[in-house]
Amino acid sequence: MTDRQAAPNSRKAQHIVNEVRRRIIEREWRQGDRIPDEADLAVEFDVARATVNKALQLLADEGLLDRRRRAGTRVAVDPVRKATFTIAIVREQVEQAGMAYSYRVIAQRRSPLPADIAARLGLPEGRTLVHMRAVHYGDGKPFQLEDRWINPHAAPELESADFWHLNANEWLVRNAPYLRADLSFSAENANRRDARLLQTQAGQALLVMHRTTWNDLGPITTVRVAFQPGHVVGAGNTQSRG
Amino acid sequence: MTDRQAAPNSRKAQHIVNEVRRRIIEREWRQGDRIPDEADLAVEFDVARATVNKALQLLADEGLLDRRRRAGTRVAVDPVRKATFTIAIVREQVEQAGMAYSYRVIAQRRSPLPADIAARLGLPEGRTLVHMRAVHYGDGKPFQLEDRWINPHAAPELESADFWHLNANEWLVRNAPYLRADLSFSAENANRRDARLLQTQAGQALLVMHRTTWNDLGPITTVRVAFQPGHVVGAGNTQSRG
DNA sequence: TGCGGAACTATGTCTAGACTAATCCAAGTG
DNA sequence: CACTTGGATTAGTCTAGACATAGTTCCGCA
Repeated sequence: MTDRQAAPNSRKAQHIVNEVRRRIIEREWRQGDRIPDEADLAVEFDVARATVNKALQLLADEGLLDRRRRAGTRVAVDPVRKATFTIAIVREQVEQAGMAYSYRVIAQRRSPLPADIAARLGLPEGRTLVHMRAVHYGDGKPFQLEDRWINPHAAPELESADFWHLNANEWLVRNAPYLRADLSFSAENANRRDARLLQTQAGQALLVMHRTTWNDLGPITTVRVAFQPGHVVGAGNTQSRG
Repeated sequence: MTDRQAAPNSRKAQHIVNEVRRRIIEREWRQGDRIPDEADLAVEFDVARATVNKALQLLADEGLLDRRRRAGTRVAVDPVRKATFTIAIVREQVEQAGMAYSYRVIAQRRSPLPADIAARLGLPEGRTLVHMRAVHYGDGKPFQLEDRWINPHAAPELESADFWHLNANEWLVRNAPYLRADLSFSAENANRRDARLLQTQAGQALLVMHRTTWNDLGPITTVRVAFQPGHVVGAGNTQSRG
């Protein structure tokens, strides 16, 4: 009964992860220290080496450990600060905040690519793509402003889609799986249009997100999202599975 | 000879990851479709089930697949958009840009916690912590401004008497391992002090990062980093090991 | 008809053993 | 002394088989 091994089967790897993390946090193993090799730990925890391997790989992915063949595993000197964050679908985000979601397309037309957007997409300037601007609202108040370019060549079914009535955001998520994505954040002073559409004043600092996706046929879409003033995006810990 | 299995041993799981991803991108398997179960795929790829399991778990972590016991694996309807970004150490970031790094501590002293910071840390308002402000420079130009609060109680092994004389940065290095971290981005108009220290004008939109870390003893530190105007932080794809 | 439980099935996790591959290290060579 | 070569060590990956667990489905009973 004193034996509260907690998880007799299932979850041994997680137990090892926790225990190793504890030893690092509590300085039993200090930064730069070599830790016992997989075989030793397997004996200590009474598990198969593969289980130890799984646990340590997870910690290495998190940046807590440095692993090298022959050299062994050591506690990372500069624990890399990683964070993962998930981009929620706007509607869910708004509804989760208990607000009523609505969406308005401001403009949609085919236009030649300006230079800066062309550079993002890696397409020649002047090429004609679909350009649309839309605002997402929560309880009638502007939540975010979206300025998007879509490349129909990368999404064949797109020609038939009518973004005046469909939410482009959601259509793309569901119908255009991507292979690679670029994402970045920056801050910009609201220009006149931003200010008007977000119902704020020109000059207001806005958090801006740029996102571009590609599949095997080329760039799919690039979007500039300007959030309402004061918006905060948060990222969680670097926890994968577990 | 037509057999260009590429990776005869080592890397079979990765091969499966790539192949499954390809089938999804090319719509062989569409959103919501049930895909063959692990046993079948193991036969198809001529590997052990554990190998298929590893591959599919990775894709599920990325959000491309939804897996449930008994119900099987299906292509996610709303591929979750995840991104991981790594916060580089400032010095490395600056030097990688080919600039000379320097660093100046503007102020370091003990101060009572203001309400907003106390809330971040989960400590009572008015508690005395170490407060420091510093600027990081690249080639003499301000790169980022750092406003940090440090909780010495999170480092038990340090005599509190010693602590007050320690360089705060050094202290942080010694206390790097943390259990949990919070990270967020927002945009703020530069106030007078921001503007002065970053050599820009008040009102300029600044990208601001807040970061707080905890270990088992409580909050370690919280920091507000204001980046130079125009700074962009980028996040990579959701690729784990590969 | 409705409900509880039994049977089933696909994934989750682990094991013991094998082989591979990256390195570090030391010994030998020019 | 620098360079090459071979051996030893440690992580990386895979396999075949086993059992655990969570859902689904369906059947019998009230």
